[in-house]
Amino acid sequence: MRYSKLLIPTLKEAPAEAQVTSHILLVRGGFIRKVAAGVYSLLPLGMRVVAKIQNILREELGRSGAQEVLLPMVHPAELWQESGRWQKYGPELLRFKDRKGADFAMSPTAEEAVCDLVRRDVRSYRQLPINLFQIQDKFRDEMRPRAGLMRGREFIMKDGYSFHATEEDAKREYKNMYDAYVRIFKRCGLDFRAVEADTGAIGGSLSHEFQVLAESGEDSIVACDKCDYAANVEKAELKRGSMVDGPQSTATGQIQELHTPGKGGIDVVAKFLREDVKRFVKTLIYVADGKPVIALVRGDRGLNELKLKALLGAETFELASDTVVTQVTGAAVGYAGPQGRGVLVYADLEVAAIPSAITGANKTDYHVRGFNLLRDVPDAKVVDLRTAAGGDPCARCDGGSYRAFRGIEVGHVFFLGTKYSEPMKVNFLDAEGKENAAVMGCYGIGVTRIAAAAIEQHHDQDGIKWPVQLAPFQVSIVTAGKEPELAEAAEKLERELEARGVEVLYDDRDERPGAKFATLDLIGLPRQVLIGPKGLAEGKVELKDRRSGERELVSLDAAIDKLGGKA
RNA sequence: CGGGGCGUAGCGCAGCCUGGUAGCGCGUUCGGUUCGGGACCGAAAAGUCGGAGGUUCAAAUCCUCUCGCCCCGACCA
Repeated sequence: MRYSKLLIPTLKEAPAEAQVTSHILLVRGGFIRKVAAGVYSLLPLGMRVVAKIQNILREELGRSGAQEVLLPMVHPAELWQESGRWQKYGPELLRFKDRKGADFAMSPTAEEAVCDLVRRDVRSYRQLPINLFQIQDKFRDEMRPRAGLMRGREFIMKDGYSFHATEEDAKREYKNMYDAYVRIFKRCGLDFRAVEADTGAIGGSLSHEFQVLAESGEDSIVACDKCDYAANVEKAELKRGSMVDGPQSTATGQIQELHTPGKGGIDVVAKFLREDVKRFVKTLIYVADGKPVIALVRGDRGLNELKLKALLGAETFELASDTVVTQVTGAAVGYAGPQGRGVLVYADLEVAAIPSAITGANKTDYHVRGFNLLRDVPDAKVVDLRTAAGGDPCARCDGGSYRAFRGIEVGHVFFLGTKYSEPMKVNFLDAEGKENAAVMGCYGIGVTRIAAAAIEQHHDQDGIKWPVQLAPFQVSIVTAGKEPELAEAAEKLERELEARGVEVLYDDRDERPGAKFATLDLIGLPRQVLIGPKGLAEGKVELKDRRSGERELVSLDAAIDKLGGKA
């Protein structure tokens, strides 16, 4: 393929709106262009990368026995009303009316649609199990799309759904998909971890996320350095034992007020008072089913909202608004304390272990020193509330401890049970002639997000360093000079490699060599062939590996063999 | 949705405070020179200054409203 025939609008400067590496490089390299917030067009190079990912998905899923279908993107409201999600899903579900005024939604996920498909035609356990997947544009009206393809509103997703006669069989398939996902992400050249995860709004009881390790990731995960336990921090367990029965301190001093004008927030106050944040008690106010609740964690810790939510058994659960906080504490935000508020108080185990803590005074511009949980809030419920962090002992083994990572979620597998099949009446007759709801699993992969994640892991100052399997072309050819022999050699190489099934991009632009080198490094093709007059005089061309930077001089025929052999 | 920031040529930005001829770099077009790591010289095309309203003799600039975009948080998965 000739460079001059493709639309590859590269940019020297990064667009102002892009902050994240993958976003900048995708735009600069001419892979994508923005159309609206979180909505992008894929240009030829971007489309090629996506096609590579899709091919890997199709091959591996096919190998695992899943069948490809294509469900509609536009779903009638009735389907979502049937599952109850028309009410539950919230504004992230883009809704609209057709000309007759009937309600529809753009599909953010397709449990309803696939259930509707399967229930019509699957009647017997003899037709099960069945595993259907599709690769399709999805739309989620995110409050805050960001970082290009990492978190768009419209994005390409592979979503799969399996139906089973028994729970055992669904779990068998879960494992089957899990294994397929491992193969897929390996083939994509990604450094990833499968982690235990919360099941969130989709529901169900068993779930793993596939997280690509990258600093720019939105998720926090912990992984044991000794055993293979790894989990999203939302889900990560803390080791039972030490803290549960741990030290409950007795008070060592009286409460005394501290004047901390304009110093809201733990870090600011800690700095102001020159005290360790570990001696602080963080007071968080939540609203659970309409009633305020106070949650306490140590100053340096995060609250695991899922733990508290589960503990309360609350339907709705959210961080209180500033107005509610002010109401509850009688002070400005930043000065909340747990004392004497007549509100249910849940304290983390670690909070009970601090003999003399610093916390908010429930009085604007004041904190208190000498706070002791057991003395000062005797009816507080002391429980495990905090988020796991790096350095914590592993909950699943002896002697291991957690290491913390940032991750980009590129895949997610769920065991769903009958959460959707029951309300959607996906029923079948079993061997005894009894009607049962099918047991389901669902499996997602963010196709466009994989492209972004791959760049986050593989780039340098000059641009992208695509893993061969995802690269839009495997080989690029550049000539340095105007001599006709150079172009002849380049064309021969192009012809020979393409005949061997290698995807080649021959940069035939009338540009200076430096400009061509720079763009090819930017778009990140893994192998470059540089044909220059000096080398060619001796019948040699230069091979450059984009990822390692290694170069070698070989004959034209050797180049053909070398690059053509591993297509 | 809360907080912060930005909308001026395809892209990156200056001009706005202190109202008066719309400017720079990159890119693009034409001509010439150059040719192994984003060349140089010369000429040129290209902008409803996000939109609406207001103040004013006069608005990119001041005021009001509005739309869009980015970042942090919350939300979501």
